[in-house]
Amino acid sequence: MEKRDAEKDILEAAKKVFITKGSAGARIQEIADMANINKAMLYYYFKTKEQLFNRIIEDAAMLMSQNIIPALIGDKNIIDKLEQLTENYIDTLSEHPYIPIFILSELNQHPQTFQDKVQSRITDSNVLPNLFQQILLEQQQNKIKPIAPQHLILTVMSLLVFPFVAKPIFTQLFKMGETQYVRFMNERKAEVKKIIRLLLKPNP
Amino acid sequence: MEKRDAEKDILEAAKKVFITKGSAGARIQEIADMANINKAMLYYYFKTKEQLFNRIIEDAAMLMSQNIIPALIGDKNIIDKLEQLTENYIDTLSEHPYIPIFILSELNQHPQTFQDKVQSRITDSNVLPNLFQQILLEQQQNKIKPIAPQHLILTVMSLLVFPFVAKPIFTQLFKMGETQYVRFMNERKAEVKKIIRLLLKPNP
DNA sequence: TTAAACATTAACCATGTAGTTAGTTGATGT
DNA sequence: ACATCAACTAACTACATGGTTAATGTTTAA
Repeated sequence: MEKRDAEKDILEAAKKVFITKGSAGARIQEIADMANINKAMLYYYFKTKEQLFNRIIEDAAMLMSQNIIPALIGDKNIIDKLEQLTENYIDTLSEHPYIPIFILSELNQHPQTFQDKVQSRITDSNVLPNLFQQILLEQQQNKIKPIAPQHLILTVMSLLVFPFVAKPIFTQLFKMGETQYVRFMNERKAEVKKIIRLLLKPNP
Repeated sequence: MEKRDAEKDILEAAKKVFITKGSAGARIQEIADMANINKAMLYYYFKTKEQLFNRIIEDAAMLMSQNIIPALIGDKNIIDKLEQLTENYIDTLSEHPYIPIFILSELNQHPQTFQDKVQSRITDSNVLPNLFQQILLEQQQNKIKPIAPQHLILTVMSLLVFPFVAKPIFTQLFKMGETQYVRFMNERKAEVKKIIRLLLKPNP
C-alpha cells in the first residue's frame, strides 16, 4: 500500500487546474478536490493561492529552459544547434502541449512575472548573447547566409512553439485527433529543420 | 458637446479589460469604472458578464477573419496570396497586438467557444479547402515546390502570429521599446515573404 | 401636455471564494 | 505512560463579485 504524498498530489492537481483555467480562473477548491484532500490541508502545505501558482509557473518555465539551453551551448555549428533544439523542443512539448500557452498568457497578464521568474534563468546563462555572436561569426566566415540574428531566432521559436499554442484551433480546423496531431508534430521536426537549412545553408 | 454613448463606452472598456485580464480575471466593476458608468447601467445594456464577453471575443475573431479571408480568395497564385496575407496580418496585428494571445488563451480554456464563434466563419467561407486545392494544383503544375498543405499553412501562420503572442517575452529579451518593436515587425514582413519564397519558388 | 419608453442611479442581495481556527488523530521518541 | 509534533479535518469568517430592484430622471411622440 503506497503511502500518499499530499504535497505531490496537490502539485499535480494544481498543475492541471492552473494550466487549463489560468491563475484567475483556477479554484482552490477544485485543486483540493482533485488532490483528494480538503482545502485546509492545501493551505497547510502552501501559504496562499499565489504561492502555489508561482510554484507551478516556475516549474513550467524550468521545464522549458531545460530544453533550450543545453541545445544551444557547446561548440557545434549553428545549424546543428538549431536542429538539436528542434528535436528537444518538439519532443518535450508533445508531452506537455499546454505549457506554452499557459506561460504566454500568464505573462501577458502579469508582465512582471517574466522579469522575475523566467528571464533571469535565460539571462544568467548568457545563452542569447553567445548565440548572437556565433551567428554573426559564422556569417562573416560565409558558413551561413546573412540574416539578422533576431529574425532567425524569432523564426525558429515561432516554428517550434506556435503549433502548440494553436493546438486547439489547429486540430479542429484540420479535423485531427490526438494521435494524428502527435504524428503530424513528429513530421514537423523534419519540416522545421528543412526551413532552418533553407534559411542558413549557403547555395553551392 | 458630444452626447455620450454608454454602450460604446462599455464595449471599449470591456475590450481593454477582457483582453488584458482574460474572461475569468476581468471584473465587471473595473469595466464599469473605466466606462464611467455604474454597474447597473452595464447590466442594462448587457444581460450578463458572459454575454458581454462573447461580444468582445466575437468582435476580435471577426477582425482577424476579415484579414485572412480576403487575402486568400481570388485567382492570384499561392505565393502572391500568402505575401498579401503577410502584409494584411502584420499591419492589423501591429494595431491590435494583444488580440491573438487573447483569442488563443480563451480558446484553450473553453475549446467549445471556437467551434461556436470562430470556426464557423472560416468553415462557411470555404477558404481552407479551396486553398488546399490550389496548393496541390500548383504543385502538380510544378509552379511551386512540393510541401504538405497543412505544413505550409501552419508555417505561415506561425511566422505571422507568434511574434505577437510572444511580444512581452520578445521585447524584454531583446530589450526593445515599443517603437523598435513596430519597426522590427515591419522588417519582418520582408523576412516572412523571403521564407515563403524559399519554401515555394522552384529552383531555376 | 402627457404618458409611455428609455436611461440612470443608489442601495441591496446571494453566492462563491480565499483564507483561518481550534481542535483531533496517530506516530515517534523517552 | 506520556509528551511532542506533524498530518489532518469540519466548521467558520470576511469579503469580493456577479447580478437585482425599485425608484427617479429624461426623451420622445400622440
